[in-house]
Amino acid sequence: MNIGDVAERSGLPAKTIRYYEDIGFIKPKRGANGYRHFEERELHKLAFIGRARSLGFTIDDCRTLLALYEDKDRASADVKRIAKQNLKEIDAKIAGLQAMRATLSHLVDACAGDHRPDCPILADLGRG
Amino acid sequence: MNIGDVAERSGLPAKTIRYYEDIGFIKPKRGANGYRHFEERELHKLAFIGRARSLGFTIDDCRTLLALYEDKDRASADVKRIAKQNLKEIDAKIAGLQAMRATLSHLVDACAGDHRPDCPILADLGRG
DNA sequence: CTTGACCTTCCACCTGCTGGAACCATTATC
DNA sequence: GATAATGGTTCCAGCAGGTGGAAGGTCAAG
Repeated sequence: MNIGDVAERSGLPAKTIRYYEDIGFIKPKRGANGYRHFEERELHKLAFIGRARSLGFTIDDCRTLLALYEDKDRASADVKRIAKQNLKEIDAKIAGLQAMRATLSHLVDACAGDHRPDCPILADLGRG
Repeated sequence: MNIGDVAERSGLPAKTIRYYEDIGFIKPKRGANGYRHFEERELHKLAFIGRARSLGFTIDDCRTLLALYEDKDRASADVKRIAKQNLKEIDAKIAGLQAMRATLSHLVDACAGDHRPDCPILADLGRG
C-alpha cells in the first residue's frame, strides 16, 4: 500500500501519517522510488492510534498503549490504570466546560440582542 | 502601575501580559527606565480579556469583543451572536467528550484489571 | 508527450502561551 | 558604599499535534 491508500483506510491524513513516522510510531519500508510501502500491520497500528487519539489519549499515552498492545505478557491492569486516569481527565474537562456554559448561557439569556448598545455580556466581562 | 501589580490585580501572569502587548491588545507607556507603565484602563482591558478567555473565547473573539466593548454605538445583537456561537461550540465539545467518556467508561468496566494479558480496552482499540 | 494525480522532502506556521538566559533597575539590609 | 533580593527588560526556544505550501520526482492514462 502507498500512503494514500493507508490514509483512506485509516481515516488519517497522509500528512499525519508522515508525522507519525517522524515521531517513531511506524517505520514503513521504502520502495526503489522512495515511496513508503505499508503492510497491513502498519495500517492496523495507525488505526489503533487514530482511535486512541479520538478517545482523548495523548501521543504519549498512545506510545504506552501501543507498547502494551504489542507485549503479549502485559497485564490488563496497566491498561486499565491508564484508561481510568484518562477518564478522570475527561470528567474534569466536561465539568469545566459545563461551568463555562452555565455562565455564558446565563449572559446570553440576559442579553436583549437588539440594536441598542446596552449589553449584559460586555457589562459582565467589563466589571471590576 | 508596573507589570507585577497588573499581573496581581488582573490575575494574569506577567508573561501573558507581555504577550498580549505583543499581539496588540494593549500599548502601555514606557518610563525612563524602560519599564511598562499601566493605567487603570489597561488593567481593566486585561481583566476583560482574562474573563473572556476563561469563558472559552478565542483571542480573535476577544479582539472583536473588545472592539465592541469600546464602541459605544455597537448593537448588543453583535455581542449576543458571538456569544451564542461560542455556546454552540462549547456544547459540541461537551457532547464529544461525553461520547468519548461513554466509550472509555464502558471499556474500563469491561476490563478485569488483573494480571492476565487479556484486555478489552486494547482489543477494542485494535479491532479492524 | 503531456496531463494530472500521487509521492517525496523541508521549512514555516498555527494557538496561546511558558520557560529560561542574560542583562539592567530598584530597594532593603548591613 | 557594597551587596543581595527582587523587580523589570529583551530575545530565543519550545510545548502539542499537527497543517500548509513550495519545489520537485514518479507513475498511469490518453
